[in-house]
Amino acid sequence: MDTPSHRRDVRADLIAAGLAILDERGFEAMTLRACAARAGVSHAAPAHHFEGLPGLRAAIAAEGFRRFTATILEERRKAGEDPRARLEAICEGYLRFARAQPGLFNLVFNLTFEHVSEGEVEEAGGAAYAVLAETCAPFAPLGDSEGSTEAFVWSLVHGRACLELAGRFDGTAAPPPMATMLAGLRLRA
Amino acid sequence: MDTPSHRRDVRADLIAAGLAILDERGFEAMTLRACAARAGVSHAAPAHHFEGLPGLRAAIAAEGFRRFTATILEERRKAGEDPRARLEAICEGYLRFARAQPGLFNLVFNLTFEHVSEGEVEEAGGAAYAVLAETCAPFAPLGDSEGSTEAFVWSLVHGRACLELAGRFDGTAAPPPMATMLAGLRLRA
DNA sequence: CGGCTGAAGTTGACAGTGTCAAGTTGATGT
DNA sequence: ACATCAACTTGACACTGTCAACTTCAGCCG
Repeated sequence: MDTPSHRRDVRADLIAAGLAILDERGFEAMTLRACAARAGVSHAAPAHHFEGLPGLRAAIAAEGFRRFTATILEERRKAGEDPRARLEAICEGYLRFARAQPGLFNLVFNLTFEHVSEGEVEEAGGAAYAVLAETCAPFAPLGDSEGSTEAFVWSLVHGRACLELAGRFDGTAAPPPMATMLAGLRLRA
Repeated sequence: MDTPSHRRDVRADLIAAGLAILDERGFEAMTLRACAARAGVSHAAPAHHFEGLPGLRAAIAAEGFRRFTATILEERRKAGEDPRARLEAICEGYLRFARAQPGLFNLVFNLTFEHVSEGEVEEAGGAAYAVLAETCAPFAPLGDSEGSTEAFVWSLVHGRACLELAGRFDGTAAPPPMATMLAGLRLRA
């Protein structure tokens, strides 16, 4: 017997449903009605929790960001104390997250959320960015501007992930490992 | 009086319609029916030229790649003969293309085209990649593997473009200029 | 305890979408 | 003139997002 919908967290169930559908069937299959059906509610139930499909996507993106942040924190923890090893570890974690869950990855990193309050996404994104900034802190900035190292590393690993997911590296020389591409970074004096 | 549909190139008209809609109204507004209406044909006409919506998207992506290639060739030409200036010029052209036409940019670079023959997209993509590879040829490879420089540069500029378009740099330190991020590249001996 | 209120579901409808099937039209070849 | 074929058209169907109106249940107040 299904739990009556008023006795449970429908919002959380819809987000969980969206994550499952993204993982199993990809971005285009993640529709409002598919999420509602998977969560066991009517097609109009999401309207009470989200600002339409864009709102649901934003909520899923925020959750995805949180999961991503947990992933790269764990990778960094396992890498020990060497700053370069830690930075390489979060980059590898980034790539692994993208490969394991391409649909969620695109939702988290490549969609804009116009006309929707992005507070939750921005907050989750800020937490992920803080991890990156902390991990880059031991390195000298590029061109003497603060924040440049993390922008550089993030651009590099994100581009690497997107192009790979889209199959744009197919038929070209395989990109070198992240360690090689990061080799030019110098530690602070 | 409209040109009868049998007297003109419906395929090309549909692609042009798709490009216009992407530019004016964005990715989600670019539907089969919107393209057909804009091209002045019935909603089922595209089925005779493309393998459904994915096929139309792939054809538009191929055309977008060609336009992109023309853009960066022209930027490189204008930059003169200095290898570093030329590389920076195509990276700036990349960013400008992305900012000017985000919908087309995402279609060209970030979508996969499963279940659709990608020959045209791959061919067009190969031409763009060849320009990048030529422009990187004067630089020493990273970690001694051929093809590494262009993979590095492409990852960097593509990530930079995607994160900016998605608004993920908002609230963070602005990324440094491409010239700064590419400064670590060394010319071949 | 009964009534009221509000949150949060539901059902149903509508417009837009992608795709498919069947019919139509016009050009081409014999 | 007739047959054939390519390429369009019309119409239908299932799925989609969104909206409106209704229903249900929990909580509050008198």
